[in-house]
Amino acid sequence: MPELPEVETVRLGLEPALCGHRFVQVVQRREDLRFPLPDRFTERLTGRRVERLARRAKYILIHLDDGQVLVVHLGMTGRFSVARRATQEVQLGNYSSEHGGNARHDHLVFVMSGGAVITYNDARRFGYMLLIPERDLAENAFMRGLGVEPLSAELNAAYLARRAFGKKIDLKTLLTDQRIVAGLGNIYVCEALFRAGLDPFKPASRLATSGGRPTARTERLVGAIKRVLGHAIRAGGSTLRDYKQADGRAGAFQNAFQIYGREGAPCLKPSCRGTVLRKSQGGRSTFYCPVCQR
DNA sequence: AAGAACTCCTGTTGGC
DNA sequence: TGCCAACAGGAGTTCT
Repeated sequence: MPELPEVETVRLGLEPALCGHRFVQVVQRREDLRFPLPDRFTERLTGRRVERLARRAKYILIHLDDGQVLVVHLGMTGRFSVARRATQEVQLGNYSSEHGGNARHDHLVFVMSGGAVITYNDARRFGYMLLIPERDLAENAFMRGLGVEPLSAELNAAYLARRAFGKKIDLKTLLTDQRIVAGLGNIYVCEALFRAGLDPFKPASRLATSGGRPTARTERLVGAIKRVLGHAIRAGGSTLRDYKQADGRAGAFQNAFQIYGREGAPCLKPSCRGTVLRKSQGGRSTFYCPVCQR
């Protein structure tokens, strides 16, 4: 799925199409994505005006004028594409030429008062949408347990040391756990660990001293996480296979990967002679340099 | 109760 | 070319 930088890029792409505009028409092509879509979904959205778009972890939060929030998670393959209403007829007949996806996976279409036609396509349907009152957001089952935002001041070495203290799980598993740091996924954890020179397979407890205090490597890791996410957002995210920005353009950060997807290639650390390895960890690929990640 | 394994679904890729 | 297995950016649920 889109990780935090991709979700943030999608949010930014949707903003001009949605903000200040009303849902004129909502077409729902199936009952469920990963979970059933909200009851009376199209009725409840139609006529509502979008006040603002926010993001929490990998969720896009679309705040409506009736106090409800449309919460969207893109799963692995969810994507939005934005077109103008003038092209709607063409679109309805031939989406695939518009966004490169298969039209059979166009599950929702939102027609906005400002003229935008927004299509949600999701081949694997791991994505989901909720429509809940804003006041219930914090206690919602999906939001409740989320950890800190990695780009906020809440992610710092002291926090990470505290959460890692005594944990036997490996470093990479800790970082992809949304309850600890919310928004990281496989790619950016690989990248951050490489940049910080840390071994993904070592126990998470190494981020804390015996007294639960942060160490130099904890500081390094926090810095690497923030830098890699910031850089990726500025590049418009990474495009591997499914992810696209809302305007259909590819992101550019995949060109800045230093470790992800580079199995067999030489390590990019200036003085390192290592070769990038790929190992399965928790059922997904971890890319790392066994020489400089210790 | 932490941690591992399994699960949802479809598409793409690489090996033979 | 065809077929099949492995893999894909997530994460909730179930198990041990």
